[in-house]
Formats: sequence, structure tokens, C-alpha cells
Amino acid sequence: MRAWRGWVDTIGPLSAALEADLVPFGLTNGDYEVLAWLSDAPDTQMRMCDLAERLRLSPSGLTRRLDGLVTSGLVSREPSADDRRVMLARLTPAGRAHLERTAPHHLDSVRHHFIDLLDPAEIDALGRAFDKVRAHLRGEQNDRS
Amino acid sequence: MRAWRGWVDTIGPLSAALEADLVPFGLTNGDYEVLAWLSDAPDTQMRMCDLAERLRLSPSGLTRRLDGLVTSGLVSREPSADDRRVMLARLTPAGRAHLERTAPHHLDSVRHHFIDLLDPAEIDALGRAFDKVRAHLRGEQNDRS
DNA sequence: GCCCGCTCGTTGCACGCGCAACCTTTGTGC
DNA sequence: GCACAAAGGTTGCGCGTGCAACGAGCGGGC
Repeated sequence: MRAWRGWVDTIGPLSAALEADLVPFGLTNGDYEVLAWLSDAPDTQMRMCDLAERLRLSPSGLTRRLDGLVTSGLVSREPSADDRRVMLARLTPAGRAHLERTAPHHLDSVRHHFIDLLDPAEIDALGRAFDKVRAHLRGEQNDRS
Repeated sequence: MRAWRGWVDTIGPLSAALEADLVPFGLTNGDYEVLAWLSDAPDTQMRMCDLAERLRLSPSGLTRRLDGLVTSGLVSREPSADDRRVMLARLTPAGRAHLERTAPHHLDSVRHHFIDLLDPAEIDALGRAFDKVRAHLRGEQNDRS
């Protein structure tokens, strides 16, 4: 139960701290995740629906988030040649450059607020614990569908 | 790093699963937290600002959340006799009854989606890890103020 | 006693998100 | 070929939240 209260009481402050460290770069936590996923994708582009699934975001949520990133010039929207229903979100050169400027600071931030505080055994335990919880949730989700 | 992605990818699904288990009782996760904190308070009442701090919620957020609970009849708002600036949120008998009906199911839900999946060593590691992270964040917060 | 600073709570506003409805496009059964 | 279901994205709407501004009330310096 102490672990549970710890979880509940840690989520908010920790993500707030990370978000605060991204402010100087003009990004929110969610924006950063978009850029990070796109930069790892082949050709730095992804279909909207795939991206939405990765980000655990509803389709409409992703549409609005991309609106912001497109007007910032970090991401471009291009219709797919293969499937005319599909829109491809693509990292622009400016977007890639901005991510490369931001990523080191963000990773430092994660280490500073999280990883560096724990010893390797604890990190390992957390990793395994989260894997178990996610596997369990995925299983339940499939049961319902 | 695996632990970090685990953290990010677990927050959303886990809280969504808990929220889903509360739907039959007509409560959101946030509503439940309000009732739980009030039921643990002396005289089942708390000052708005103390409650907001416990819930890590802004004053305005708490005002609106209480609006809902008041119209549901689970919580009442009473001005304090000692300090006329202060509003006291108080659990009504209906609120206490509803919490007592809901709490066992919610605790089962937490166990089912979280605690029961982990062995005691992992739970202990998580508890200590969260304590460290929170202590660190509290320290930084105080440094800024 | 009086003023000034602080605290407490509420309200207007904007933002991010999910849901439902809708349109377009694809694919499948026949 | 042609319906008809299913998938991909966008838009309208409502909800919950934070921030800034405000009014009411407390408390200390003098």
C-alpha cells in the first residue's frame, strides 16, 4: 500500500518537473514524444494512426497536437501516395535540428530526476514491475475486444 | 532507460484501468481521492486549501471538483466559524456511505492491476524508489521558493 | 486604530483531451 | 462491377484543469 501511495503521489510531481525542464525549448512533454517517435521512424515519418497508438492518444488529440507542431514548422503533413486516406506526419529538418538540441537536456533531466536517484537493483525491479503491469493490462484489454 | 519507458508507458493504461473500475460507482479517480482524504480527516472535513495541497490540485480545480460532488450530495460546503475566508469541505452521510460501498472494490482493483502482479521484493523496491524521487522533488521545489 | 501585505476561495479564459458524428477511401463478398 | 463494411482523419462539443485577476477576510507594524 505504501508503494501504491508512492506511485499516485509521484506521477504528478515527476512529470511536472520534466515538463518544466522542457519549457526553455518551447516544447511540452507530449510534443517531445511526437518528435522522438518520428525521429526513430524510417524516413522520419509515420502514419497518423500508428503515431496515435504509440502515443496512447486519441485520433482527434493527435490531430490537434500535430496542428501545433506544423504551425511551429517542426513537423509537416503529407498525404500518402499509397493510401489516399492516410496522412503522414514527417519531421522537418527544423524539427530534427530542434530535437537534437533538446534531447540531451531532456535525457539529463530524466536522469537527474529519476534514474540517478536509484541504485541499479531498484531500476531493474522497476523495469520488471512495469513490464508485468503492462503485460497484464494488455491482456485484459484483449479479453474485452 | 528501459525502466523509464516502462514508467511512461504504464502511467496512462494503469490509471485508465482503475478509472474504468470506478465507473459503475459514478466516481472518477479524482472524486474518489477527495472522498478518501475527507474520510480520513478529523470530523471528516478539511479546509479547501489543505485539500487542494493533498490532491496536488490547483485551487480552481478543487473548486470545480467540489461543485460536482456537492451537487451529487456526497460532500457539503460550510463556511468556517474561526476564519471567515475559509470554506470547509465535509463528507455528508451519503458521501460516507458511498465511499464505504466503493472502497473495497477500489482496493481490489488496485491489488488486481498492480500489487498482486508483483512479488514483495519488487513492491518494496518500488516503495523505496518512489520515496526517493518524491524526496528529491520536494527538495528542488523548496530550493526554488 | 489603521493601513498594508498576505491568505483563502471563486470566476473568466484558454488549452488539451476524449467521444461521437461525419466524409473519404479501401477492400471484400458476390 | 457494385454494394457494404471497415479504416483513416478531421471537426463540434463537453469536460477537467491551470493561470491570472478579483473580492473578502485576517494579521502585523507603527
